[in-house]
Amino acid sequence: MALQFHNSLSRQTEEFTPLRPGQAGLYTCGPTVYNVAHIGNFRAYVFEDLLRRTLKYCGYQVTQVMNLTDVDDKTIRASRHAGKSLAEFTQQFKDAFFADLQSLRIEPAEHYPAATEHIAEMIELVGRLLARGVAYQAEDDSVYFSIERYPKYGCLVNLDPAQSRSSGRVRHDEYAKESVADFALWKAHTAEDGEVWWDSPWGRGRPGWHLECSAMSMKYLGPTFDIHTGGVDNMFPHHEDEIAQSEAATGQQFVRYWLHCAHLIVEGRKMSKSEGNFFTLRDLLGQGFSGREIRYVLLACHYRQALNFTRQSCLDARSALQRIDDFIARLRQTDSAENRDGNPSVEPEETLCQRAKKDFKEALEDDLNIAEALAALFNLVRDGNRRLDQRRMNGREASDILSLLHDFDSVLAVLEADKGEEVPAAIEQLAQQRQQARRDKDFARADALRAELAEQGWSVEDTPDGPRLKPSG
RNA sequence: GGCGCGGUAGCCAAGUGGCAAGGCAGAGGUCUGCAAAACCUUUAACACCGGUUCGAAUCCGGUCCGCGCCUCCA
Repeated sequence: MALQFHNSLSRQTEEFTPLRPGQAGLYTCGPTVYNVAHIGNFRAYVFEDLLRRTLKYCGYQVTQVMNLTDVDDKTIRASRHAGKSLAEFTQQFKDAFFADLQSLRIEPAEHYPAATEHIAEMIELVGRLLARGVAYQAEDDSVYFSIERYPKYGCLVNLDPAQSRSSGRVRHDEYAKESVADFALWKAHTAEDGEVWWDSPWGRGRPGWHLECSAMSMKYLGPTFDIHTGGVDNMFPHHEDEIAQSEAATGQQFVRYWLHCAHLIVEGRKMSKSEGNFFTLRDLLGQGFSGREIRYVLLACHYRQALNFTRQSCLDARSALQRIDDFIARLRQTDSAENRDGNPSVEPEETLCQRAKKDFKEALEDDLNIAEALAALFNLVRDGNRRLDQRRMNGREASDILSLLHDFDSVLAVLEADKGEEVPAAIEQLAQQRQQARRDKDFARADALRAELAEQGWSVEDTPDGPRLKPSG
């Protein structure tokens, strides 16, 4: 089966054929660095990570670009409020963002261009749009893109202005524009911008928000590239405007496949600060959830489906991961055992592994059908456990399954425990003392040691393979 | 009002014309100094009403319910 994606542009699932064979150019809308990103933001970044890893899994060489929006209304307003320079203010949130990406095991992109470092490219793009006659400088000195002079406007979201109703978000201070629908390419400097401005042929000012994505994506990926992603809320106006200004400037198709992920809601309601259901990744880590548990929750829901993020879903993820962890531990035990060549299974494990791998890959190729991919993984876990129970697996077979799980994990990145989940040496020692007491049939001492472990926040479980320690609570 | 998405077991969630995946929770069993865990097995579902078809969760029409967007929110 060939790799296929649901293209927002055509609203159909299409086979993915890259511009250059074997290579995939990917532009993923990144954060506006005016605060710490919330869990809804990370839903999008985890989706993009799954996309990136799937492309690589399917043999593509990926060039991913993720922008950092470090100049816009919000960053300027917030930095002035904080009494810091724009650069100093945004830096802390850039740092926080990259730390969070690491917690969620999101693979780094090839490029993280910041808007403030690409002002020249944006100015150049505005110049081309003016030269082409689709932009104009208004009385307020700002430069706007004219929707009227670009007939193709609206190809992504299919909006009929006559039928539209204002959502109340339209700003009423933009009288300078020829038409309400026109959007800013270059915003003339105002008092509220403070120290933030750059010189341009149209005077001091700063770039409009949409412009950075066009300028930077084309710089790193070329005038036409394969895939552009973002949240559904970015389809309009952001992506619509990107298409307009990019294609008007180059006369070429901008993006070939648009992929948009649905929103995340929390406990069934839209996440918002006023509802009190607003979470950052740090909040969740502080509640005792690990990065990979959160990653699993964000990953396990198909990207075009609204994700209902709940405390229960985090606990479910923990249990599901525990099931895989336990299976891996059993396989390692078998792999390291002496029966490397003994006890062959009745049927060759090739069948088991081959089927799992085929199901897993085909699921991902089908527009990132993660639910099917995880089903393939869990079927392997169940079938493998059954064989282990029946003593129908030798070390070589266990080793093959471990390799396959490792292969799956190049896409999922949830199978290895986080560092914080490791057991401290002192706790390990107590558990071993208890194990010795059990061997000596000194159960009173064993129970006392168990109580002591509990006091230190660890529970101990006696499995056929020896004691297992888990943080309690 | 316009554009779009969705309603599958207690919960989450695949499947889009032919015996309804998977995860969590529940139940039974195995194992076990005790406890717990783990593993195996297993219960249970297609919003409603019509239509097309040999056959519909899947296609078509309608109804009800929920959600998103409609100018700078992933």
